[in-house]
Order: sequence, then structure tokens, then C-alpha cells
Amino acid sequence: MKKGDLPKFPMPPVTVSRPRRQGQGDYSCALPLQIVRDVNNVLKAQQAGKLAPMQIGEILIKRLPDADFLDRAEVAKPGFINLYLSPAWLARQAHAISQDAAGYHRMDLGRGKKVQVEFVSANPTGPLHFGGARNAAIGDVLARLLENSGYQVQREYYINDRGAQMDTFAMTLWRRYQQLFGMDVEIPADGYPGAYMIEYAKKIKAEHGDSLLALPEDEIRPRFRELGLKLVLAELADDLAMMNVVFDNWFSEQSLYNDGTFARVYARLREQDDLYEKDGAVWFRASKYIGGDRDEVFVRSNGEPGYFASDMAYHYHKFIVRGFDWVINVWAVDHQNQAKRLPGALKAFGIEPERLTIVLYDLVTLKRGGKEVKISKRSGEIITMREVLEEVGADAARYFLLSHSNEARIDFDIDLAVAQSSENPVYYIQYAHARSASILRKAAGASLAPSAEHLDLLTCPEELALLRKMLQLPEVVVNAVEHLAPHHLPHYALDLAKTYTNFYGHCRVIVPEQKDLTEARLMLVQAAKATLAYALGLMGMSAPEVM
RNA sequence: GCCCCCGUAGCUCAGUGGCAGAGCAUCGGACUUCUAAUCCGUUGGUCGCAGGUUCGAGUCCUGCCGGGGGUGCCA
Repeated sequence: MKKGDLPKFPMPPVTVSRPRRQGQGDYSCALPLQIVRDVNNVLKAQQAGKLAPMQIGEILIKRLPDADFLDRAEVAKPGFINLYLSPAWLARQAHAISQDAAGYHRMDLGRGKKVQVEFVSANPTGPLHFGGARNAAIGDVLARLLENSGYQVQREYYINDRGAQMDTFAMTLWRRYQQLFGMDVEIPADGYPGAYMIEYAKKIKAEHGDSLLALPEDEIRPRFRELGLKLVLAELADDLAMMNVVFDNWFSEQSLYNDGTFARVYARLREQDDLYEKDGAVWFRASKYIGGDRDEVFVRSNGEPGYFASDMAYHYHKFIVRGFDWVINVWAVDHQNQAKRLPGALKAFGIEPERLTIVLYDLVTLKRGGKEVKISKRSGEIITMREVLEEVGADAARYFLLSHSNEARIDFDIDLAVAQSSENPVYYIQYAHARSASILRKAAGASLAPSAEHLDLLTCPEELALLRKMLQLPEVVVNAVEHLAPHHLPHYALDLAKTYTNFYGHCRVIVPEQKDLTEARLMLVQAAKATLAYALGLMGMSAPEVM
């Protein structure tokens, strides 16, 4: 800026935003409004009069540097500076995007940082219900977003293979097994009544026959726990694969006790005087690290470490043993208290709380024909993830689960979802992709190929709108990563598909008499197809060539 | 009691301090299509209520109201 245009004043950070409405530029900057007061205060002190925001804007845009992407800048009503992208520059982006869409849209936010996303981690005592599918969708898409933003990502499933619920699970399975041989026994009162337990028992029978009936009393529980766990984990992996979710690592809680991690953690906390005895239990001085006056039970009076102890040891393992720079846990809101306390508690190991981010999402209320289905273990009635995926498909289920913000509760009516699955917006998006593929196929058949020779012919409003929309994807990704909020993706993808379809409706691509224009538009179609595929890929959805 | 989340169009929900949006539903148009799973248009909102901060608040702050969750030697 030329000295003397404006007096010296405190300069705020300059930000631009995307105006919501057309006619306000591609980007808009409110700087004149933000600085007008400070500028005038200085001018007043100098007895040099006053400037209106509009005048300041005029002064500022005269000093904008030349840039090939910038067409023009203008000052608008109260005092905004509206910036317009150059159409020629926009058109050239079609080539850059179709060359390497992933590279074009990728932002290196992570710089190789090692991050773990731990998600689902449902108790391994039965099939995943549809609420767990939300966790799977959020966690998996967060992982995809981070992978595509320069992070080194590991997906982990934490197996709670320790504790009372596993014992109950084992004993229920044992009774179901016995029942298969006509024995008149009942499952434990607090057991798992679901029919799936009978299926597990049948599988055990198929493999082992009646040989397990003769197990010594003290071997029944560990043996059935082991057999059941194996079956459940295999089933979980299958179910998750149906939803296009694959874990890099399945981490056993029990292993923390087998490999000495818990013992080391215990010794360290003891040494730091962070543990004390009270009421027959061992307590952790949480208040020392988190504040407040509440401590946490570490080892229960029955000698069993509590969940807080396991979580401490588990995160010690993540950060100290495995060396992750950043860990993200995807938890349902019913763990909100633990989510608030655990990061602070890690200070006991010298781990900065900021390195653990817990993404909380609200529950999915399941309904069938308008009536709520209680997922109580007692009733044994659940809507499984598999059931839903078989009915509506993984892509539609993902779209539905992802399109709500994490904090919003979802009402899911399976009957409604099945009835409406064909009008799921995900098909609209995929259709736009398949249509692009079709055009490119047809063009190839007529010996027409995308070319960057005459991209300057892309001047229609619909063409430029499509280019602008594609340019927005990196911003959407950055926003989604910054807020760990995957729901921005489905909304953007629908928007992109809409913009594409609008272009398709207005601009005929293949016009043999106009070879130059056709080749330019084919380039645009190719870029749009790649961008749609990239967006769908970030959401873990398929991008079909034909529909 | 204290803490957290939600409250935006008929329905389901977006909205990073800058003139209230999308999908579905409604209503009216367009079909011998480069894939009609389409397009164009229409209807529809005192953004739960009341204050405050700000040039500007759906967005930030405070207090209410309504719904949900948390506050275990369960995880």
C-alpha cells in the first residue's frame, strides 16, 4: 500500500468469505468495515477528517496486486470488497483438475503427522446395531478426510474383551450351547437373550460337536469367552466390511494386562503419588490434573481395575508406547463425562490434553413404523446394522448417517428408510457421475476426447458455476477437518451434483459441428466426474460408471 | 442441584459474525434425452423466548422455556 493513503492503524487479520448470494463476487472481504473505526480514530487525532467505509474500500482495491486468478474487485454497499475470479483462469482449472483431481483438491494440513482414529469399539457381545453404524460412518470418514489431508492415519477398533459383561456373555453362550443338546437350562437372568446367541452356539456345535459339554467347571467360562469372542469379532469385521469400513488394527483391552502395560502405568502413578487407598479401593488423583474435587476409582475394591484404569493404560499405550502425535476417539454422547475428564487425566503421563480429541456424536433413535425400538438387552430386540444395510444399501445408509451434524440426534425409521431409499440424494450424486462417464464413453466412440486447447470457450454461466463449485471442495475439506465434522461433505456433494446437472441441462457437450467447444466441455465433464468421484470417495461411497 | 447437546420452511436437516438455505412434500410448466434416478418455475420461516456485545447476530455472551444426555467401585 502506498504510504499516506491511509494513516497508521492497528491491522486486524484479513479474511475473505464466500458470499451466499450471486452478484457479490466469488469472495468478499469486510476489511473496510472492520477497520473504519480505528482509521477514523487516528484521523481524528490528526485532525484530518473522516473516511467512510466505502472510501476506505476504494483506497484498498486500488492497491490490490495483480494476479492471474483475479478478474476485478469492487466496493459494495456498506463497505465490502467483492473479488471476482477471472473466467479464463477458472476455465483453465478444468484441465488441472482432470489431470489429477485428488492432487488438486488435496490440502496438506497434516504434514505427515501420525494420527489414530479409534471408532466403533462396540462391546464384542453381539452384532452391531444401527446406532453403531453412525459411529462407523463418522469415524471412517474422519479417517478418509485426514488421509486426504496429509495425515498418516491408523483406524483402530478397541475390543473390550475384559470385565463383567464378557463373563455374562460367555455364560449365556454356554447355556445356549447346552440347550442345543436338549438340556433344560436357562440363560442367566442378566444374560443376553437375543436370538443371535443361539446362532453363535450353533456354530460352536458345528465345530466342536458335544465335546465341550464335558468341560471342567473352571474351564467353561474362559473357553466360551474365547470361542464367542472369535465368532463375534469375525462377524463384526464382516458387517463393517459391508459398510466399506476396514480397520487397520483390532486392539485388545486384555492385552494391556497381559503385556505389562497396566503394571507399568500403575507403578508410575504410584511413584508419582497419584494413587491412594480409600474404602478398600485404589483411587487416582484426577483432581490434581483435571481440577475440581473429584477423583476416580482406579482399582475397585474387588481387585478389578475399573474402566478409568483401562482407559488410562490404553491411552498410555497409544501415546507413549506407539507414539501417535494425535488421537481421535469417536464416542457416543453417553460417554460425555469421560470425554471431558480423560484428556486432562493424561497429564499424569506428561501428555498434553490437546493431543487427544474426543468426537462426540448423539445417539440414533431407532424406529420401526413410527414406533421406537428400545435397544434393551433384556428385550433382545435390536435393529442390526446388517439388517439395514441389506435393505437400503451401504451408500444410502452412509449418506443418511453422515448428513447430520455430529451433535444432532438422528431419528431413524427403518420402514421409512426402506420406502424412501430410492429417493436418497446419494443416487442423485452418483447419477451425475454415471452420466459424466456415459458422455465420455459416447464421445470416445465418436473419436472426440477432452482437450485443453480451447478452454477459453467455457464462458456460459453454468460452466463457470460448475468450475467455481469444484474449486470449493478443498475449502469444504479443510472446514470438515478443522471441525472434525464429516456432515459438510454430503451437503457439498449434493450441491456439486446439482450444479453439474444444471450445466448438463443447459450446455450440450457433444456437438460434432463444434469440435473445439466439444473438446473443451469434455474436459470440464472429465474434471466434474473426477471431483464427484473424489467427494464420493471421501464419504466412502461408490462412484458408479453406469446406473 | 450442577455440566453438555439440541430447538431454523409442512417434514428431515444444513448454515465458518455480513441481505435466511437445501432435500423431500405442494402447485404449475417442459419429454422421439450427450442416461428423465432429469430440468425450469411456484408455495412456504416473528431462526424457541427475552436481554446484551457489535457498523452488522440464526451464528458470540447472559438469563429463561421445551426436548435429550451426563453427573457409579457400569463402559
